[in-house]
Formats: sequence, C-alpha cells, structure tokens
Amino acid sequence: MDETTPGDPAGHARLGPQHRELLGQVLDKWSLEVLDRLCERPRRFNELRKTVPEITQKSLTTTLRRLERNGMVERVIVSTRPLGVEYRIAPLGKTLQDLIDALLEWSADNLPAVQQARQRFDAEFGAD
Amino acid sequence: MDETTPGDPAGHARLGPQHRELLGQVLDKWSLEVLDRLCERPRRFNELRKTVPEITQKSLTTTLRRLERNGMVERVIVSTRPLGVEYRIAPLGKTLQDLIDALLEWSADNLPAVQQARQRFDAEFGAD
DNA sequence: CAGAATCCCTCTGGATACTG
DNA sequence: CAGTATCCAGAGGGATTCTG
Repeated sequence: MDETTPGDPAGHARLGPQHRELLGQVLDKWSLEVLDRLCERPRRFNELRKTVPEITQKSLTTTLRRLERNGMVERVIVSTRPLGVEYRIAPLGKTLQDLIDALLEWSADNLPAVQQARQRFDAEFGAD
Repeated sequence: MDETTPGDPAGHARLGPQHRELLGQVLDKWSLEVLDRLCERPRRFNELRKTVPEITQKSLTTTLRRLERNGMVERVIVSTRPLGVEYRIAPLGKTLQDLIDALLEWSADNLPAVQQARQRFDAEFGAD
C-alpha cells in the first residue's frame, strides 16, 4: 500500500504554510516571553514592559495584538482612574504553557553548549 | 533574602538577550521543519529541499549553516560520484527533538481554533 | 549535486513624538 | 496609563545566475 514513493524518501509529517505561519506568530522573538509572563498572572501594559526591559512599546503592542488575534491572550479594560488595560492568558494560550516552559528551560540548559559549538565553528570556518 | 523588589512584581524567570537569540535561531521559520526532518534520518541537501518544498536554496543553506554553527546538525561530506553532502542531527539537536515534535503537533491540533479566533477578532476589530 | 554570489524588495523593529 | 503615528535603517528572503 502507498506505493507512491518507494521507500517514502520524503517523510510524511509535513506541515503546511499555515502551520508555519501560526508557529511563526507564536514563537517569535517576544511572544514566548510575553506569554510566559502572562501565564504567571494577568498583567498591565507597563508592567509587561518592565518584565521584558528590552522590548519597545511598539513591539509590545504589536506582539500583544497578534497574540490577541490568535486567541492566545485576552485584553480586558479595567475602569480604574485614568485608564487600565489588563492582559491575561486565554484558554488557547494556556495550551502552550508547558511547551513554552520547556523551551525557556531548554534555552537556559543548553546555552553553554551552544556557545561552545559556536566557538568551535567560528574557529574552524570563521577564521579560515 | 532577595528583598530587592517588594512583592517581586516583575517575576523571576527572565531570560537574557542571549537566550532570546538562541531561541530565535532554533525556532525560526524553517529550522523547526529542517530539524524535524533530520531527526528522522540523515538527509542530503536536495532531499531536504523536496521535503520542504517552499524553501529556497538560499534559505535552506542559511538555515543549515546556522544550525550547524549552533551545534544542532552535522555536515558530513560523502565522497560519492559527483559530490555528496549529508546532514544529520547532532547530539545537541537531539535534545530538541521532543520539543519540536510537541510544537508541530500543537500547531496541527490548534490551528482550527486559532483560525476561529482570528475570524472573531477580524470581525470585531478588523471590520469596525 | 551542493552550493556561492548578486540584485532587490519587503517586512521587522528601533527611535521618537503625539494623544484619549 | 496605554497606546497610535511616523520615519527610517537593517535583516530576511525570493529569484536568478554562476561554479567546484
């Protein structure tokens, strides 16, 4: 059965462009950390900025909008004095929590090894 | 001890820019799929191209170089007829296998829900 | 076969200034 | 406080051409 490709050289688990786009929107530079922060507790805009110091206001806005559009976070208007907007993780976003956690942990665990690999590579090819 | 921030409003699990950079190089648009393919078995350059049809030669080269530099894949020259280069997953790359698997599965499982969320969002804000 | 090199263009993201 | 609006530089990525 399935004699289309002898030996199945191409594999079978291919993703479509849509999956790629989705992962791109969720795993991008800032989204991981923003989601991680919001998994802990709901947070306000400027609170988020402080927990991710190097993000600019514009990038944070963009990131939050995109995450909201994808159903990952919810934006709640809090009618306090001047204004108040609270971001909280949405159910769909929760499904990513463990994954994000594992990713952040992986990066912490393996950064040293990666740095060594880079040095080896640069020594061999970079300065050749 | 660690009375630096009363109530610890900023959380504690912050990542540095280096972690961010690392994740950016490993979770980028094409790396996930390339690593996934190489986890199955070693593959040749053009073989990889076929399993990820929409990637260009340039992007594949860039992706493979970066993954190699980060110690994720190994490049093996095979002295067959005209030329032969085989890419295989490196030990460091193996540590990502389960994570990548989970991510690809997550994207497949949740794409429909995300698409619905997008429609809701666009209906409410996009066409307002 | 497995790239390197080039051109070119889009898109991201930073800096800055302004508003409900 | 929580954004929106601009401007602008640089990286990413596509298409094409050339090579060991």
